[in-house]
Amino acid sequence: MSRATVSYVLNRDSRQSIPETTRQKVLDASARLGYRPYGPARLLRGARSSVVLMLTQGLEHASDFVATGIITSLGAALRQHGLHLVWQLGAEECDTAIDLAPAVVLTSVPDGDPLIDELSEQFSVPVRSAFPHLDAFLAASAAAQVEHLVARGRQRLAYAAPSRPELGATAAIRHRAADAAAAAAGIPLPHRFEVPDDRAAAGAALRAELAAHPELDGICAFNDEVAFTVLAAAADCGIVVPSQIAVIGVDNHPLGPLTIPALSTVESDVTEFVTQFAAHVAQLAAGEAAEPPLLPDQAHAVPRAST
Amino acid sequence: MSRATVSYVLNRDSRQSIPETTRQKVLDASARLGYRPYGPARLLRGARSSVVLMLTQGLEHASDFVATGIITSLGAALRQHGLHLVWQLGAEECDTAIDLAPAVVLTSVPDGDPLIDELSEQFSVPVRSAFPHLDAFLAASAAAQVEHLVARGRQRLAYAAPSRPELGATAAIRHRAADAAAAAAGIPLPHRFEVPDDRAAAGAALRAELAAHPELDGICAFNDEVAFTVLAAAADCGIVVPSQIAVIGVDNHPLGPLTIPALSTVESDVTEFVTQFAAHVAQLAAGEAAEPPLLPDQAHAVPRAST
DNA sequence: TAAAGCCATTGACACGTGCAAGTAGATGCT
DNA sequence: AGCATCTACTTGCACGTGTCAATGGCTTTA
Repeated sequence: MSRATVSYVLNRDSRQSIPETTRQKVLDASARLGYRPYGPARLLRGARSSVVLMLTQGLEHASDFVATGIITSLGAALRQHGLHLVWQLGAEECDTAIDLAPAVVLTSVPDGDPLIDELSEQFSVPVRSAFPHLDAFLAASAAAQVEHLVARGRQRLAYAAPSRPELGATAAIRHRAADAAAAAAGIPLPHRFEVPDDRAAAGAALRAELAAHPELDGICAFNDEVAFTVLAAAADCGIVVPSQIAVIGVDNHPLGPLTIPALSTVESDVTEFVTQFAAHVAQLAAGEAAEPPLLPDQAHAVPRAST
Repeated sequence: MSRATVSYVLNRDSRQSIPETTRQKVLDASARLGYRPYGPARLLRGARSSVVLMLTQGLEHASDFVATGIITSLGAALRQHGLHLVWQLGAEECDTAIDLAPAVVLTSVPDGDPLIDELSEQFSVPVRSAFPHLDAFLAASAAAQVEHLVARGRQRLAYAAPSRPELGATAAIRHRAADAAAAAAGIPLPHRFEVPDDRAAAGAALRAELAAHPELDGICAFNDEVAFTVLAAAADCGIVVPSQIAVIGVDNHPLGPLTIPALSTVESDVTEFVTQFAAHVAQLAAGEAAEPPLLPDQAHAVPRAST
C-alpha cells in the first residue's frame, strides 16, 4: 500500500500488473476517504492542463450576443475534447489570474493585436484569437444586406452606424463592405448615418437624414439593435416600413421577429466553424502547432416583413 | 544568488534585510529572463488561490441577461479584492475542471440545491449560490408589477407566463407573488396565460385569452421578453396598448424603450448587493466563514408608454 | 584578543503527484 | 540445485515555490 501502488491503480497503468484484491482495497479506501487528485500538484508534475481560458475585453454589454453564442457553443464543443472552457470577462489591464494554468488562451481581440503577444509571454502557452479572420466575417454580413435590399428593388441606401465609439472600427469595416457590394451592384454608395441610442434623438436623426436624402429607400443597420432603434424612430416619425423605407439588420437577434414590422436580418452559420475551432484548440492543447480554421465569410439573408 | 535570496527579494520579505546591490541584481535578472512565478507550484506550496469559479447550468440562452449582468459586475467588484472571477458555462454533469483550484465556487442554482453539497465535496472549498434568497428577489418584481398596474387603475389582470418549461418554476414563484399583491390590493387574482414563443401562436393565444376574459385590462409579463411577444401579438390582433390593455414586463431590458409602445417594466437595484457579495466572497477566499448578503427583495417600476 | 552580536546568504524541506528504477518473493526451466 | 523469469510492490526522485534554521563573514564590545 505504498503511494506508488495507489497511483498505479488509480491511473490504470497498463504496464503494471496489480492483483484484483489489492486493486479493490485501494479503490475502496479511495472512495471511503473521498480522495480527489489535487490539480496543482498534477500540473506541477507536468500533466497537461484541461483548462482553456477565454478572455474578453470589450463585449460586456451583451451587445455582442453573437460572440457570446459562439463562446457558449465553443465551450460545449471543447467539452467533447475533454477540455474545460472558462471565461474571464473584462480582463482589462492584463491582470489575469496567474494561478490558473490554462493549456490554451483565447481572446476576443482580432489576430495581430499586440495583446496576443503580451498574453503569450505572460502565460507561455498558445494564445489565439477566438475570432480568426474577423474582418471578412464582419464584412460578409454587410454585403449580404446590400444584396438583399437590391434584390428587393432598393437603390438609394444609407448605412446606419451605431453611436458607441467602441463599435466605430467594426462599423467602418461593415460600411466599406456595403460600399463594395453597392458598387458591384451598380447602385450609389450608401452614405453613413449615425443612430443615437436614445429613441427621441434617433427620430430626429432619421428626420434629418430624410430631409437631406429624400430619395432614401433602404437602410442597412450595423446590427439588429441599431435596426430596432431605426424601426422605433421610423414609427415615431410616421415613416412606413417597408413601403417607404426598407430596414435590414445583422445578427438574427431572437427578438427580431417581434418588432413592428418584423425585422429582416442577415445571419452567418457558425456551427461548422465552432466545431472545427474546437478541434483546433484541442490540437493546441495537445502541444501540436496548427493553423486555425477561419470564420465564415458568407452570410445569408433572413427575410421578414421589414424589407 | 541562491533561490532563497531571490525569493526574498521578489516577495519583499520584510523579515530579511537585503542590500540594495543584491536586490537590484536579482530584479535585473528577473526582468531580463522574463521570470513568472508558476501558479500551480505556489498553490501546492500553500498559497491562497485568487480564482473564483462561477458555474452556471441553465442560463445559456442569454435570456437571463440580468444574471449575466450580475456576474459581469461581480467580476469587476471581485477584481478590487484581488480575486479573479472565471465563468464556466453549462457545467452540466459536474465534470468541472479539477485542475483549476478555485478559492471559492459560486453557482447559479439556488441555496439548498443538492448540487451545492456535491460541489463542496468535489472542490473542498466554500461553495455558495450567487443568487442568495432568490425567491424573494423574483417575487418582488411581480409584486411591483401588480402595484404599478393598480396605481394606473387596472383591476382585471392576467399573468403572462413563458412557454419554456425550464422557466416554469420561476414563473410559478412570480405568479404566486402577483396573486398575493393582488389580494393585498383587493382586486381579483390574475389568472395564468401562457405565451408561446412563436409570434402567430402568441397572437392566437392572446385572442383566446380575451375571448375568455373580455374584461381584461392589464397584463403582467413574466419578463420583458414575454412582454415583447405580448406587445407584438397585441399589435397583430389590433389590440391597442395601453388604452385597452396595459402591459408591463420585468428586467428593464435595454431594448424595452424601443418597442411600440415603449415597454413599462420593473427593476431591482443590485449594485449594492453586488458590492456586498463581492466582499463576502473575499472573506470566504480568505478562509473566514461568513453569511452572504441577500438579493434585494424590493423592485421599482420603470414606467413607459405601455401602461 | 576573545566573546558576542549583527547581517547577508544558503541548504534543506514540504507541498501532492506520477513514474523510472529497483527489490524481494514466488515460480518455471534445465 | 542453480539460474532466469515473472509478479507485486517499494524506494526515490523531480516538478517550482516559499520559508525555517543554520552558516559564515564582519563589526562591536569587554
